Amino acid sequence: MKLSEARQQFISTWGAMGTHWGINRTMAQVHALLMISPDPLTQDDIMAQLNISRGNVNMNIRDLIDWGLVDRVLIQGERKEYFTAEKDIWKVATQIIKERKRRELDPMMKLMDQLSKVEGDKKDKEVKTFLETISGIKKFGAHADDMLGVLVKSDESWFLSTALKLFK
Amino acid sequence: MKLSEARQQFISTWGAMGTHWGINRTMAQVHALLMISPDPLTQDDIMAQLNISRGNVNMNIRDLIDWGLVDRVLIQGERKEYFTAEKDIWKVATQIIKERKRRELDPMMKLMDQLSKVEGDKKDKEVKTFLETISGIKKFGAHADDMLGVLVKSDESWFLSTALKLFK
DNA sequence: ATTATTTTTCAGTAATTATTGAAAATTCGA
DNA sequence: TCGAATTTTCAATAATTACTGAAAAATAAT
Repeated sequence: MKLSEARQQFISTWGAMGTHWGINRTMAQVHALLMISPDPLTQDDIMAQLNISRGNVNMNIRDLIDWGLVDRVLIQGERKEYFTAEKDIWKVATQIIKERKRRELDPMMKLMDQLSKVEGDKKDKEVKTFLETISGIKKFGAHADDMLGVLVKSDESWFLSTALKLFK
Repeated sequence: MKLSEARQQFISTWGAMGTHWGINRTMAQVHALLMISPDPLTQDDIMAQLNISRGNVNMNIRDLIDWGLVDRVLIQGERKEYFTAEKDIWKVATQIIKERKRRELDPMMKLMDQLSKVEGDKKDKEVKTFLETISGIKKFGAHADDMLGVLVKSDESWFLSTALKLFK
């Protein structure tokens, strides 16, 4: 398999994977492209390589920067902005986990706290089942929060060696 | 807050959360409804409670069954089918992890194996960066696979107590 | 075997989400 | 300060994804 073909395959699959994870296809493709690009790229490079419009590149790059997955790079004596992606997949993963926790887990847990204040007789099975579900989610969320916190703070080699020693 | 209002809130938020995770809103809502319902429901119950069509209920229920999150229940002397969801959130989570691993991680790793056979000079920086990215993903995937395997096989109390002891 | 009930399918349509491209804003060199 | 280069915005449109509802298929009671 030729490099150009392999790159296409990778970009396209990474994009499809994104859609299964609530990430838009193009954003995942831009990320994929930057991950396999040795040097930083401009918006025009990305437009050309992925065949997408300037506006599209711009918006998705901005989102990727918000997610902390892509950085602007200033190149000496160049007017244009260049972009580059973190290539260490462990860092990519922990960054995504950190963001998703902040954007999704934290607000969800806040809501669960509110919902657990629902009024009504706890002997009523409707109320009981509701409260049990909410409380299960709260407990689960608290544990997940703890574990993800440690995961994100630790570095790869420590985490994997310790965890795997334990789990094997 | 009244139970009816809290239920609505929960269903709606669980649905919105689904969309952030590549799950369609309605499927997540049906799941939410079943989780907080003490007794099994029929397709008509779900249609009524979520205001959606029969076809929609049918398709999403089927998907939920495929994911192993919902079961058909036969009720003595009833013609209609009833449906119920697993209410233990730990089991829900491990089931989802198991399925996503099978559907997404496994095929992705198979592809990485293929892509790592790309031809070309490893001194070429395009080739080099590509191969490094692929190999990073492969290593990461293998570790994730091991850990998720243990997570799924273990039961909640064992996993959480062991993991938290280690990580705190 | 006939009929009533229930489930499933799927073509058509609706709703949502993503993309374009051109205009506006910004940036920076001269 | 002006003007060219570059980035950003966003209304219009395209593409995708989800939903409906009625017809077909399946199921089971009589």
